[in-house]
Amino acid sequence: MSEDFDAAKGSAAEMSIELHSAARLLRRNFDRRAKAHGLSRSRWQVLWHLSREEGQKQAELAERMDVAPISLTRQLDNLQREGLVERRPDPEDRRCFRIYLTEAAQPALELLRGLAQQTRAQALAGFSAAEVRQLHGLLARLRENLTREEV
Amino acid sequence: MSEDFDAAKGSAAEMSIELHSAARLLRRNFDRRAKAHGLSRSRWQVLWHLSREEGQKQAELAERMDVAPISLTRQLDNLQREGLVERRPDPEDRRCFRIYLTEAAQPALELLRGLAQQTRAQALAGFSAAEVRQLHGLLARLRENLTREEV
DNA sequence: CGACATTTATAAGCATGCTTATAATAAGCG
DNA sequence: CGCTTATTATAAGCATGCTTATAAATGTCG
Repeated sequence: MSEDFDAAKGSAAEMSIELHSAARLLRRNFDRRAKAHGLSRSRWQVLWHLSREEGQKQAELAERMDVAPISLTRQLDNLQREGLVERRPDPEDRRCFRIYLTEAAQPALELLRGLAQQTRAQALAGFSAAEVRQLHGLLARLRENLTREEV
Repeated sequence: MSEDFDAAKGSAAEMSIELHSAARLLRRNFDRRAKAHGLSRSRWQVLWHLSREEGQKQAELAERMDVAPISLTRQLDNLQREGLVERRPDPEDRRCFRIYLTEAAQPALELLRGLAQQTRAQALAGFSAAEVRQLHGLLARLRENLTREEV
């Protein structure tokens, strides 16, 4: 374990940079495709998360998106102004809203799912299904490690 | 190949989100550690890339960092103001500057290398050396795919 | 040489995310 | 009940990165 650790020790910086580079390139690629349609990756992520479960509170949704609640607020402001989402008051807690998709969001979601598919196809070109699963699993564990609060 | 592709098709969105989440968590984790010292991850990345090769032109450095040249400009402005880097005029091309680290950058680099090591240790806790290499390799291939211009 | 294109760095303005601070409501507890 | 604390959403302001536009220097080619 300590041996393994030392073995890869030199790549502390590389790993961080590699991951960030990959994320940045992914975002750029997707945004380039989405720009023509006026929707960005960040806003699409909100819709996508909502499509998995509507009616969440903003705080819950932010938690699942690994984003600060305030960051979500502005995205929702914009999406609501464009009629893609609704904020409905919670009947039991007057502090919070429940977030729902509107009908208008469905075509946008469909479109953006297609763009995501294209970006993914390019990003993972030449990857076997096993390798995709591997990457997915490794990233999930990495996230898990970083989500835990302990320093 | 088409079979492999279909096999993982459902995770087009998940993969993108997984990767971005991981990158964001990594940045947050590092920044939390670095905040006390007044240096952020982005600025440290500039120093780190420079430490591998000084005297690059801004355009070259930006290219290697997968960042737009203009994004680097502001980082260099700040780092220069704090005396961590120098812009020296290129004797053969009056358009460009060559970027160098100053003496003052060394302790900062040393410190930040340590912080990166801590973040990495937490992020990769429980990973074997083989898994770290795997992740590294997969990310490198992903970046390679996205760097190619073809749509 | 001289007009046009390319490259290098920068400026302006936008999008996104964060920290810190506020207001309203809810919950806990004497 | 009344006071204190926690939670929910938001506001203000900063950091970072991008697209598009500009200025200066260089390269290209008639």
